[in-house]
Amino acid sequence: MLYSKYFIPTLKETPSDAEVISHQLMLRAGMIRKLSAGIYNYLPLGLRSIRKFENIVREEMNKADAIEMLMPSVQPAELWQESGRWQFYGKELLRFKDRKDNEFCMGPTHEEVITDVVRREIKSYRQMPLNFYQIQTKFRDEIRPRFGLMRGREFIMKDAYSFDVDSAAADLSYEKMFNAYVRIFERCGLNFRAVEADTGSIGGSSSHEFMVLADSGEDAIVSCDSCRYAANVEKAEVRSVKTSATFGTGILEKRSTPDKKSIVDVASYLERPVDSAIKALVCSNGEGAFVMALLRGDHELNEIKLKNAMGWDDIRMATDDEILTASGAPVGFLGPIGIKEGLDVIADQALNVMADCIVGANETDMHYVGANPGRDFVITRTADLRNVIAGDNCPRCESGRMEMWRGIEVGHVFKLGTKYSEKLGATYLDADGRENIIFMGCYGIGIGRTVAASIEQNHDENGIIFPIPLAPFHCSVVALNPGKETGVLAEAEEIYFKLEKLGLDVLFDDRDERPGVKFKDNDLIGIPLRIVVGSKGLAEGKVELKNRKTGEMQLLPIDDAIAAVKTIVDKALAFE
RNA sequence: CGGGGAGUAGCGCAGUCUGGGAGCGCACCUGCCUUGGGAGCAGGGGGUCGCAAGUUCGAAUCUUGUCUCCCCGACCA
Repeated sequence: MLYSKYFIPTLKETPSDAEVISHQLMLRAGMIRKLSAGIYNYLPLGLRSIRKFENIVREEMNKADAIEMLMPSVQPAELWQESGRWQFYGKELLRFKDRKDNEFCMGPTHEEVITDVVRREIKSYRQMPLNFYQIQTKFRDEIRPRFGLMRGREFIMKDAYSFDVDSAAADLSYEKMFNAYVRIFERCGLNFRAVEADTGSIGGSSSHEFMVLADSGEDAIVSCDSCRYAANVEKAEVRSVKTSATFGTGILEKRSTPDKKSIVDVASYLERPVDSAIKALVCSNGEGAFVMALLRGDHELNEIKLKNAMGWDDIRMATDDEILTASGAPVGFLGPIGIKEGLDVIADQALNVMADCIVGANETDMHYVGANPGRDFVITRTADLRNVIAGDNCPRCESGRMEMWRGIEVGHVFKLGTKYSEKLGATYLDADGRENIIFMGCYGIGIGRTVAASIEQNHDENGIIFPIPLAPFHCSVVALNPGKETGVLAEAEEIYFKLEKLGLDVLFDDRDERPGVKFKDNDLIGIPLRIVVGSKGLAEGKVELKNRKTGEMQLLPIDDAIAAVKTIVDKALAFE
């Protein structure tokens, strides 16, 4: 590609509305431009990277026996009403009507559509296992789109759907996809973790998220430093705590704690450690049900765990008014002793071994000390309710400790079971001629988000440092002063042709610009390898090869430089 | 949806408090000059000051309404 005939509108200054580094750099490098909130144009350079990643995904999906197809982005409401998600999905689903007043939506995902295809076409156990995938533009009307391609409303996604005769067969399909995902992200040279995850609104029995590690990531994840256990903090289990056999010996005593509402303030005022205090929180399912959750003072409530423990569809913190009505106590001094009848008390398992604790006394400016669970108050139920914190013991192995990371969710695999096939009536006949429900799995990869995540993980103060498999071009050839030094331009062009002939993607910077401008642009757009052709080097038959990532620079004879580029690229692309 | 901030040239911003000339840097165009890390000089083009109504002799500036965007939160494969 000739730079002078291509289109790479780079920016010197950072647009003010870009917050994270990948968003800033993608704008500056001329990869994307915003059209509207969460909606972007993919400019030529950005599209090249996206296509590179799509093709890696495509290769690995094909290798894993998934079959490519393409579904519509506009979907009829009837299908969503059948699955029940027309109601459930909420405002994130962009709905509209056609000229005949029929209702449609922009597809945020395609479980309904693919299940409709399968229920029409698949009749026999002989036709499975089956896995369809597509790479397609989705639309989700996010409450708050942000971070450029990281959380857009319109975005490109690879989604795959597996269909199996039973749960065991579905597990195999799931494993196949899981392994394909590992290969995909390894091939891109990304630092990532596969973690256990909550299934959220998609539903199903279990799932893993693929997280690219980055400080700017929106998700907190934990992993064991000893075994393979890793999970999203939303889901991460805390090692179970056995109940201690004896109570504490403290005497229950009411103390005045004027204006001390936070756990930290109360504990320090009473001169006791924070981890001897119990915090009480009231949550609601939004439909009139309330529960009081008890946690050790230094622990944090995991709302998803509480929601799942209660079997609720939704959860939120109760408002001050609701707390007063439900518990009869003022916020800041809540406790389980003498709580209003009918309000269930669920405790985190950490309370199993707590003794002589501080608890709220349910009246303004008062707390108890010396309180003991079981002796001084009743706990309806105990469960794992708190967020894992760094340094916790691993729930799976004996010696491991938990480490915390931040991650960008680039892929998610779900075991769906029969949730959709049952609602939409996707069935098959088994060998005995009996009708059975098909078992499904679904598997997503955010294409644009992965490219953004790779930039988040690979950049420096000069710009992007693309891993070779995702780079829009493998290599650039920069001709210095092509306007004057015609010999330079001709020689550079020769090198460019030779590299292209070797099957490499080459950007030939033939622009009549000053060298500094070219170097800055080449660095900014992240081309991994750069050959500089100048008259001085050429006098000795040499050119300069620079590695964007390492900064390493070598003066080499022309053919050696070409061979070196070929070797480096081949090595980076090889995977087995 | 709650809280905060911002809309002035393609980008980054000043001007708004205290009403009267629409400006600066970068980018762009022309010429000269320069050529190994975003050069220099000279000249030039480009903006209904988000939109609408109001106050005023006069509004980027004051008032009201409205739209959009960004940040924090809630929410979310």
